[in-house]
Amino acid sequence: PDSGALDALSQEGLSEERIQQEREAVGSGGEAWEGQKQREKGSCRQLTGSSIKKKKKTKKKPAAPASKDDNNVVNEGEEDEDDDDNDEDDRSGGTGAAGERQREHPFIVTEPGEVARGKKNGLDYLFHLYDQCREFLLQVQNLARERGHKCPTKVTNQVFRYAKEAGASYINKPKMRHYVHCYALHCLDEEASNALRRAFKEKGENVGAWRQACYQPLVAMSARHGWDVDALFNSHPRLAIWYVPTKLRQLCHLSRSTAAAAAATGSSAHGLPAVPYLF
Amino acid sequence: PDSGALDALSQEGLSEERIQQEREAVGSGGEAWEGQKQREKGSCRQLTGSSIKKKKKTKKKPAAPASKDDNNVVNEGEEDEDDDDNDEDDRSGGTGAAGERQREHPFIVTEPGEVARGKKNGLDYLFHLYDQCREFLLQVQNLARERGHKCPTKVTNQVFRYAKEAGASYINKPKMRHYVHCYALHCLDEEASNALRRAFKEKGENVGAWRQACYQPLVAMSARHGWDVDALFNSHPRLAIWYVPTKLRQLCHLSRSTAAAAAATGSSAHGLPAVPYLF
DNA sequence: AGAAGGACCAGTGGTCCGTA
DNA sequence: AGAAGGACCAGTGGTCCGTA
Repeated sequence: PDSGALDALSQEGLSEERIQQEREAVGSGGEAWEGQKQREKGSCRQLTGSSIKKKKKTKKKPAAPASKDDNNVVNEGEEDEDDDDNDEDDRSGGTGAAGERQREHPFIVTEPGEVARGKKNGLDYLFHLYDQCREFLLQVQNLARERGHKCPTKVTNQVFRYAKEAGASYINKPKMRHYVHCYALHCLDEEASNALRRAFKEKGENVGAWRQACYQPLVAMSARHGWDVDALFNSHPRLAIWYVPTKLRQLCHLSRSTAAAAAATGSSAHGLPAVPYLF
Repeated sequence: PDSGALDALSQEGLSEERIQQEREAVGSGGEAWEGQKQREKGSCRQLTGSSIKKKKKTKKKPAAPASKDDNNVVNEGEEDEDDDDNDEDDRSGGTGAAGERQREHPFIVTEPGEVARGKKNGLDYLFHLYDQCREFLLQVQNLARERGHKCPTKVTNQVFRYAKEAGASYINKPKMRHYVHCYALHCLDEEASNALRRAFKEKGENVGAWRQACYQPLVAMSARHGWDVDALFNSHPRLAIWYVPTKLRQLCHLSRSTAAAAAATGSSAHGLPAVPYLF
């Protein structure tokens, strides 16, 4: 009694046509983000036509001798110069002509609203990437629901793959995972996040140092959530779609243990857990 | 600023001692379930001492010539006959002496409360296995929280591994996944589930036929949840820890499409979605 | 034949480390 | 040196199919 319609349905096999559909469903990526945050000039189009804004070509250095990685480079021959800006050199990512640079510019510590100069990207752009991933997740979720597939609640490999297929080649898993906790602070306490950015910029610290410094305020916040980082992440809708980074989870756990030990010894003189030597 | 305590913590390396702890943390399994459901005579002990009730030995057939599978057989030499029952032959699972039978008795369709006779297991026992898995999950969750690891919300491979380490060798993933939707019906509409069991027993149907028949009422229920099976599963706490089976998800999806098509054609004469030919 | 479950497999979460 | 990300790897979800 299980055959017929049911079995046919089990073999839905739409692997390839599906990818093409998806490819057409999403709009342009980081390229569109020229430093002017909040403009939202159409990044991440919703499930409509096939008008993907393709990257413009630039004339950067021809780079290393044609290596094995060259097949990573996007080189579809689409040209449209209808855009509002021709300043190639200080754009966020910048994909070049045939077989050229693929890496994004490194991040530098910028103040809120500040546009990074030179071949650098600023932190507003970094956080924008997280919002873009969220858009991609929403689209993946919509497709999954339409098709009766299981529906991801987090930014999974599938979402990163989808982003890449949609042309957002500047989004990748290692990068996004690396800075999740920085984005978390930005979501959960924008004031504190902004202050930290200003302080680290002023001190001339590099991105790595700023990134490290983002842990501490989050551990303190988790303490106020009973050291439950998962609950903390879930308390913010844009953050809840990201996996809690292992290191942050460990720090919160260690902080809890330490606070408990201190409380047992009676050595805690303050109201809030004081484990500053961890940082 | 990231070294010291933090790095030490990254290397927690407690892989082996951990397994031993876990092994001691859980009580006996299906063996304890002799047909008398609801007695709860101590199956699944909580995180206390090391008093695991080991299986008693029986004298079954020496089975096939020592094959490659023989290393699957539980043969720890522990003997304790302090139990309340010596009826070896109609117990639920029954693990034998050194290198003997390993498979559980097959299920038969039983009425609620009915004990299976002969080398068979009844459906109350089947559902009891799901409750046992839930206990194992709860223990895995507690351990994860204590250790600051990420905490599973579903019955994962880790939980099945834990159950096996705890001596519940009669629990395995393929079996549990196979009957999840039957358990779902039992949770969500015990009356309907009981009626179905009685009907299929009376008709002399086998387990496979009963299992197939469990889909339809669930699809109907999902329709009342807007065909959202995930929501349906999540509406019941004991069910929410189980992944929605692929086939049930597909059936609900197909049912929705069919109902939508029927509605568009105006061909639906009844209030509820009628796609009986699917079954 | 009907059924239980070992064992496999494609794709995951996680992040290292060769690269620029 | 500091940083971006290809690519690897252990363990996952899912279930087939050799077994009894």
